[in-house]
Amino acid sequence: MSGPDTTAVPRGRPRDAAVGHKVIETVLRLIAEGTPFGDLTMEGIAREAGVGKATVYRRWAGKDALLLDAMVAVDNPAMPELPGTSFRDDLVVAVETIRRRGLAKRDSAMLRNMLTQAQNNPELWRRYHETVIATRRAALRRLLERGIELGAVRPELGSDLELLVDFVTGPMLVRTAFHQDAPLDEGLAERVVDLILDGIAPDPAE
Amino acid sequence: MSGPDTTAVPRGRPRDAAVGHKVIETVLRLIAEGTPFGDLTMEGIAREAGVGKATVYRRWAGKDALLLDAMVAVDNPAMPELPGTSFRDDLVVAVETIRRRGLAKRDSAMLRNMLTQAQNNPELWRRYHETVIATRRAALRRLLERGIELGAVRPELGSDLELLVDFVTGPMLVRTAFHQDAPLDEGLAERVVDLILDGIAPDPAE
DNA sequence: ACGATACGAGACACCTCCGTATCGTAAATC
DNA sequence: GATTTACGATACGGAGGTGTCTCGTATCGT
Repeated sequence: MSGPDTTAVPRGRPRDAAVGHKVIETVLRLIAEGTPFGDLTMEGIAREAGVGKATVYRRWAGKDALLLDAMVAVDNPAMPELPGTSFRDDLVVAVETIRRRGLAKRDSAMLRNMLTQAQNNPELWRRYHETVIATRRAALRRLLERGIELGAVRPELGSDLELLVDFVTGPMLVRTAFHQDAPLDEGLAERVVDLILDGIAPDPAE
Repeated sequence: MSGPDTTAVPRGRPRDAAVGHKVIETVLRLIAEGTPFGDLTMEGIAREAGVGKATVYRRWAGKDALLLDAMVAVDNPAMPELPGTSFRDDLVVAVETIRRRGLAKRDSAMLRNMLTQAQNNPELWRRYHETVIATRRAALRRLLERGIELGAVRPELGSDLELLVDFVTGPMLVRTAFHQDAPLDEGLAERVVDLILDGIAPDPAE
């Protein structure tokens, strides 16, 4: 049973993939430089990318569609392979990943813009949450569940894993997203992890 | 020595203070409803406030000046009197204050917008940081220092109070600012504080 | 070669905003 | 009552964005 050939043979000059990349790259650069979403214009993007405006509209119906593709194109530094040597080591890697994302201007600027746009553009936020945030949080949930199995995390905390994820990510996220002048030095992840593991109160057994 | 009367007698019809309030109120409402800074226009604000555009310009030189005043006008739910019954109780009040700010749309929306604008409008960010953020963090630093004195916080952590503030505020801030659908129920602050105090690792003495 | 499509450039009509100015009216001082 | 300023409404030119279209040129399949 042979249906109609959906992959119709394209006629005429094919689209130059490099042009599309160039546009996306320009959008990400502008965002990383601090341009808020609201200040981005199709005209400015085309100008900045050295591309005809019609060429941009040929690929994207409008700014929202373009931003959606730009959002997906941010190469989120994925969480690397966990060493697995200990729960603490794995947690350090996870927190260190957040630190590196904070240093990547593209990633953090995109996040800030999404937070601001969230109420105004729920669909964009939904896609961002689904594509980026949910994935990151799911990885952390798995890590924490493993920690409970290993006995490295108090088991009763497993009843609210979401809170646990907030607790683990919060400190480093606040550092990166909020006061952007705060130092993000090398050993930071380890210090944060030790706080997460042991808290700030003195050892009760002491 | 009598200098010139600086409080010159005003002539003509005096300005209506209610008009200024109405404009500020409108700005805060629009921001709380999710309008990003970039989408705010002097024209739209005047229209929405039912006020002549010239009247707005009579009071503020431009959008930045207006936003500056609007920012200051957000009634930040200040940290209430600390009970002082115990360090933990005080910490719960502090974290609870962050939760209540997160529930106040004006406050959280303003924060999100400031974060996005930070790179683009450093002066506005500086003022916001100075007026709002620095004050809040200073109060927390004092609380934590008192905790060290009381022996409720391990003294060696006092070497990096800023990190400690991030650690204490991070979890609740992430919850309020990031995924705005997360539950912010009543007992949340206490649970967060217990995590902050004891960490997630099992009691080593056990 | 030829038709089809893509490309950069730019023109186009339409819209909104900016910041100022001008109305008629209102509210204060002199 | 005369003068001065504030107020809402509205008009104004200028700037810049939107989305479409038309150029001349380039690059593909046939």
